[in-house]
Amino acid sequence: MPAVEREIHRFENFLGTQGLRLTQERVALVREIFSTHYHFEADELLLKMKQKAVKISRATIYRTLELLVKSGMVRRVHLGEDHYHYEYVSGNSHHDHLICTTCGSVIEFHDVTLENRTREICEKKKFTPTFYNLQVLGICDSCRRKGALPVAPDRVTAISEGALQLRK
Amino acid sequence: MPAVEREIHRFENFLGTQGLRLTQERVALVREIFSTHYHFEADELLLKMKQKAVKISRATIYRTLELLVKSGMVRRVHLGEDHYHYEYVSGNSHHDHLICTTCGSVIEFHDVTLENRTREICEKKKFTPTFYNLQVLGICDSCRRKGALPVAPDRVTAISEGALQLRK
DNA sequence: CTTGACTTGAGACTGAGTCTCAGTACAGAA
DNA sequence: TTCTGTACTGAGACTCAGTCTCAAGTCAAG
Repeated sequence: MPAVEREIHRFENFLGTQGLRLTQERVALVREIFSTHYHFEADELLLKMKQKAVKISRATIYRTLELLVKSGMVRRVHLGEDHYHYEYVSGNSHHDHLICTTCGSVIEFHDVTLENRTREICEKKKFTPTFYNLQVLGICDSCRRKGALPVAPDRVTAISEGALQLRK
Repeated sequence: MPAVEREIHRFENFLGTQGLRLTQERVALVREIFSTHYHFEADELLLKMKQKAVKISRATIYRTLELLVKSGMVRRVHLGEDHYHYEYVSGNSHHDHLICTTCGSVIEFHDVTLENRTREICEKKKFTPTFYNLQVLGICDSCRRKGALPVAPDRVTAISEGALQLRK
């Protein structure tokens, strides 16, 4: 799969600019992330690597994810649970999420109208935006056909999250 | 402050429908939440109560917050840190957030155009929305005047979160 | 080689949030 | 009043994602 190799290269370049090295572990993780998963969790990665009998510690996984986030190749997001999810950034295009509360599937979309309108609002409020993200919770088509009902309002809390990567 | 008393009443009604009681602790918490804070954290509440020499345990705080969320009077949100924030729901109107990455202040807004456009997108994707939320990270006017710079892109991760209140 | 900086795994640590359990409070029945 | 059942509470143990530390390993450059 040449695409994955390209990503490895991209990561290597990034590491180079930081005076860091592309190690076996890092290659293995990038390969895993970019060949299989789209949205994934740190623990999931840990498990997959264990299953493949590739020994990579939790610390290394978190460290590598941090590097990938820094490089812009991976994004850290919240998707309705109380821990982080990660998603790789294909092409680097911004996108938003429709999240099915029944099956957990995530539909991505990008909409220029929304983007422009958001920018207008920021201008009006004299706010200088650096990043925005919209999420919609609901029921996907296939779950709706199966008769899934929307979750009761009292079970839905706000879906907002500003997951800045806070550093000291 | 009559508004707070009204909220206490509202909570009492909700508790009644669930066969639950309005206790001293619950009154104290609702009073604290609705008279002082808008966005707050569980630990912050714990601290405030301790300062006021009102003994309320952490367990009770979390339990009461859960009830308040269930009742729809409080929402659980993520606002750029790795733990939950809460905000009380005034009037129950939907709103979105502009979050300053420098001073942490939160500007709220509501925009019908955004809402309608979001609905259109859902229709196109055959997605039945139950809840949506938009957040924008950036620099507020006052911080910008003080020369604050946007956080570097590699320090910003996605700000999305679907904080369903997952129950067994 | 040697040096020095980068890496790693193991495991300790942190901290928000949850759970358990024994004791308390209270409403309604007797 | 007393009794009884259920709700409620605090203390503290527990969980678990994520972070930190440290000793040992690796590698490039001199």
